[in-house]
Amino acid sequence: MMDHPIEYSEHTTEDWINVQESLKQKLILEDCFTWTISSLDMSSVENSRENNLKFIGGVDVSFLKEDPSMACAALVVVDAETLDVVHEEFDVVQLQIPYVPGFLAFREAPILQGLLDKMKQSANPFYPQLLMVDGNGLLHPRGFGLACHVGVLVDLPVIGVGKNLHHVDGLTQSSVRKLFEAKENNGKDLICLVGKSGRVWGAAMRSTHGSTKPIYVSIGHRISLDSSIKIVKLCCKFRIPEPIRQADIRSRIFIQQFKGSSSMDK
DNA sequence: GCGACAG
DNA sequence: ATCTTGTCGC
Repeated sequence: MMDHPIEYSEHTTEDWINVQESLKQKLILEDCFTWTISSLDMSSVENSRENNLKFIGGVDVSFLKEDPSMACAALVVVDAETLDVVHEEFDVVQLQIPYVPGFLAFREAPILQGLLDKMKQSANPFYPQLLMVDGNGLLHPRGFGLACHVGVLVDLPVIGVGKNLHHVDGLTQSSVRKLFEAKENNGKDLICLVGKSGRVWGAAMRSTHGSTKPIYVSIGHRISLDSSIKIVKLCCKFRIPEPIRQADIRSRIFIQQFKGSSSMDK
């Protein structure tokens, strides 16, 4: 009777894989949007300004050290040109699902989807045209990380940005580091992540001048890797692109204040 | 068998 | 993810 202690998680993991494979059928790996990027299309004609990308969303989730199941999700929207925050949205909930490598979306996607839905259903004028997610997209054991998962659920163009590499297809932090140091890549700040299978999983990017530690960019949904890279570069005042950085900062502040206020009114 | 393993 | 202050440098 004690011989199958992980039976439950084996079954849910199996189910989760099926869900990932199913949602993956809807994944779009090319540019699929109507807007343009003003900073790049200098050849624009008169009427192109209203078609420019205006609002970029960023999402992140923070936790309480005292209770790691308490999570605060933040969705911030920044002006694509100035990178100023024009809108913020929060939600604090108890997460029941644990973090399992390769299955992050089952823990974080529901609360993120909720924030997007809230803005959409209220017809908020700042509803983002593009979303940046704190986590990988294609760069994932089954090619369907959090950024893909959220992208399919909310049907928005999404870019995945990881702060650490999820080792896949022979790619490791040290192999990436070696590539950056290799002289054939003399001083490049962008390296294509090609696995031993030959598949392209994303790109490692030194997003600011002084930075040694790269960020990992991959397709989430409805956008190509090339476009993803261009947009991420436009958003990097610091190592972490501004939409995600602001979501990270603000979600931490929010959950701290939530902690304080909820214990005060006891 | 052992280690690795986004957040 | 989170624990954590000051500190070294541009």
